[in-house]
Amino acid sequence: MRVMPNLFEGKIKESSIFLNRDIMLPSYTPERLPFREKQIEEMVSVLSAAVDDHKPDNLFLYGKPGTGKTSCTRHVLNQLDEFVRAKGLAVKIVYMNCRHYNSKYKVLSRIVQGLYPDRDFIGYSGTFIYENLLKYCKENACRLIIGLDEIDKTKDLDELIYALTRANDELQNSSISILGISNQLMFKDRLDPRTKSSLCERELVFPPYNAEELRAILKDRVKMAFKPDVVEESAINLAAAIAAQESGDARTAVMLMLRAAEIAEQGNHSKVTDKEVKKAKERVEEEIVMDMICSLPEQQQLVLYAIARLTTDKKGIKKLSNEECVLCSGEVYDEYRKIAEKVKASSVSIRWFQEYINELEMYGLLLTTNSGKGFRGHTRLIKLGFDGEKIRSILEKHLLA
DNA sequence: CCTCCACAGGAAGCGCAGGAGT
DNA sequence: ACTCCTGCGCTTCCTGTGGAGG
Repeated sequence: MRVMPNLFEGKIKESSIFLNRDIMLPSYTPERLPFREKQIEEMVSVLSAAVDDHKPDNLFLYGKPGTGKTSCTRHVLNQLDEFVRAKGLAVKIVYMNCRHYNSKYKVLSRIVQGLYPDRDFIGYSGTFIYENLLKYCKENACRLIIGLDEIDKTKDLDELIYALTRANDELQNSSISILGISNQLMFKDRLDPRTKSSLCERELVFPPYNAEELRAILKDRVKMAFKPDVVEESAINLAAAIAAQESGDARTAVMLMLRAAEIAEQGNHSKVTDKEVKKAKERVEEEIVMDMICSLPEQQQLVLYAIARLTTDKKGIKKLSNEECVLCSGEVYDEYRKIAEKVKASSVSIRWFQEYINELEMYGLLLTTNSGKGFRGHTRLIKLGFDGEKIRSILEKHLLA
């Protein structure tokens, strides 16, 4: 009997372009953080109080996504941890993301769990957990530093901050400091004024990167992740320029380059050039649009589908004087009703249909203008924002499934 | 000029779900 | 466990608007 080859045989492929693909993934924490020297220095100067056996001020970091907040924090906290371990200092560090630990109870449990790794705190009351937090600080006379990433995701943040800052009143040779990180500057205004002033004893802004900085960051990563001379200089420049224009976000730039590299690999090209970056950008944009369409409520999908059908079937299309092809909202509503009936879905009133049109326009999926001369009465002229065939085919799969 | 058309969009209110308060 | 409240999605009703057509 012939032995079948294992299914995974031949799946280990030597990449022709990557040295280490992981370096291009969002989870990678870079060791060097260029253009953030000032922020790192500031963080170190605040936290160094702990090394000196004083309470560090609470520190609040904010800036848009991909501006290096998390990477810098991780880096600084790692360094601090390494340092205090080597010197045998009583400094404890707990870091977590509040997207997962999104309530006072969950955050406190996570902290205490980190302090007592051998014990299990599942199921105990909030008070018991809080008591244990205080007990640990008192017994170990330690400086506790709590890093809370995406702190704005915590539901009862006022109470959490209050509990943590009030703990300091009961502690003498020990303390608790908070290092909060947020993407949203505005969220501070939703807080209780007392919470705000205690959380934001010290603040640090992470501004977006400009194109020049993104270029340097990307170049650095590319050097580590790819084989030499695989990525062309101009491709790096283009990816940096696109990311700078869109968001000033290093993550976008790196993701774009990763996509471009994957496109090159699929096409068996040994080089990543402008062409791949451009293609990657298009593909990313298309994916965003398609994801958006798929996550729309069913009724809005039906409305969009009606518009896509009329557009691709060239039914009911009016040509404007400037050659633009548009649809009138009344006809779209009729078509929508017909389609809804066909797929046995309910349909909404014309008033609500208008709101759907507004919403779809807000998402950029539609473009509308008010009718002027040449149209009876007062109607809205509707046009698709993206390719009709693509929208139609994706919605057909989605709605008829 | 008046009336009609074809719609936009405001206001009020309804039914329901989920959360807060007790 | 219970009620009460609130927000959401939606319908119904209404008023406004501006060109077309007689």
